[in-house]
Amino acid sequence: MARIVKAPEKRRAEIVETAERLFREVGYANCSVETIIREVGVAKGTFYYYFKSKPDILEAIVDKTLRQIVEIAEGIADDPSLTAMQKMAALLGNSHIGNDDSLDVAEMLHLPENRELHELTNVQTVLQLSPILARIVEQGIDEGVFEVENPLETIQFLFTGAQFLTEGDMFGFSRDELRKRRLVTQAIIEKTLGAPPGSFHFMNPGRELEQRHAQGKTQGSPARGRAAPKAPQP
Amino acid sequence: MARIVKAPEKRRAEIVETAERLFREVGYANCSVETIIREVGVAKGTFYYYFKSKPDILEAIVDKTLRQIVEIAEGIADDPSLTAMQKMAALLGNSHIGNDDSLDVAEMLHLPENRELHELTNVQTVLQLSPILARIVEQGIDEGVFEVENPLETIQFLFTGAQFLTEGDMFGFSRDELRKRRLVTQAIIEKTLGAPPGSFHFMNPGRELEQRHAQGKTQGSPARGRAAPKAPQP
DNA sequence: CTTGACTGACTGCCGGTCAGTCAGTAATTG
DNA sequence: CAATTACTGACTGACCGGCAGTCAGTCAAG
Repeated sequence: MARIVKAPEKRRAEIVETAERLFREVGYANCSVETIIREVGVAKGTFYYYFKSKPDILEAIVDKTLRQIVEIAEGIADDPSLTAMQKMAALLGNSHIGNDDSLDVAEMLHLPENRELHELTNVQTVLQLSPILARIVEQGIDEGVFEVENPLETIQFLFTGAQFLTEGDMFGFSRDELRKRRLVTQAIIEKTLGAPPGSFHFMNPGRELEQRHAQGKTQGSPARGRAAPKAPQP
Repeated sequence: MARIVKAPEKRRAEIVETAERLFREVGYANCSVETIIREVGVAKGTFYYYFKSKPDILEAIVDKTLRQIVEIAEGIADDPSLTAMQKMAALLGNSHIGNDDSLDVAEMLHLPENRELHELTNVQTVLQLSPILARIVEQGIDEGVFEVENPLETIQFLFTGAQFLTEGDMFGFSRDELRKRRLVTQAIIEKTLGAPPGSFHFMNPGRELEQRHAQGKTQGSPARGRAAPKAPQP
């Protein structure tokens, strides 16, 4: 094949971007290294010249995505003109009017096949965003809107619950089940952070009025996927 | 090889048990179907006679484990002689004196390689145990020790946070970081369920005294694993 | 004789390796 | 300055070992 030499950063970026697209289109496990290099137009060896393994490029993709998110988050967290609540709204609100960047987190293709991508992203999101949110919480304590003992650990817990329960499709909830869980998540966050009830309404846009009406016992879906056959298939 | 015919249930159980042991010893991904059948002493075809795929047997293992846990949990939940708090202690307490069965959940080998096993187990544990815990919470509400709006969804959130944050080694926390997070988890649960502070002390045995001293800002570990190389390896 | 448990050679794919090739560039020389 | 050489780091692709999954066929038991 024609031998085309490019600047290493270009090549690397090329491969990462293609891989990211393909992973989201067909899933991580369903996308072989072969597929990636065919699409980029390089040899197998080139891939392994830039990445030490297939999981390695997955990590690179997650890192890249998270670097963008963390940057945005830090910009908001460091803004001295905003109150803690305003910062929370900016970071956790679903309504990013002009700024589509942070939507990427939620917008990841919800292929069930993308367990690997989702899990890694979830873990890293919690780990890297929590310190930033914790600082905002501390500002909120100073401002008198929050009251918590251990901001970092508390945020980590809340973030983990929210992220794994309602993002990434791990539990296979229906749209309605998700809606309800997001509502309850909001209530728990407010209670735990000692914030006024309803103050995190931005997490569930357009639902400010029904905060207290979310009663009744919805059943969670039972085990997802096909039931394990108890007897051998004849 | 000698052809030995066994009762299907026996065979199936044999394969499941061997696979379970091997998965815990060497990890799911590192254990090929070859390894399993060699250990059991059957042919490849026999494996695929009982299970349609490798993920399928993983699901069977998780199902089996969870059936045991759910059974125990239901036994406790249905016991009319216990208060809600006693049931909570029995289910969530780490001190299972004579009964080693439920230890299995926590005792799963903490191989980092066992992501697949851990994730599936975590999800199913939350999904299947939450309804049972929710019933206990409702009993607790009647008894006046709890106060919550949406027991099921609340429990699911709390359970998810606790399970994913502190079990399964996903975040790579150190022993100390884990200890602290378990303490905070306890506090959050109490606050969220409207239970008296310290009433869930059984979650952190031997630490009843330091409930309020867990101050100071521990840093979470940064991104786990090797840093993604920004430049190619020369 | 029928059925259902069981066999194991075989297929196809995939992640990963490596010895070697080639492009671009710096150093050397006429 | 142009031509030649030496060098290095980007790049290649045939190849390897291993693995999940298939299937035509064998055998035991009722």
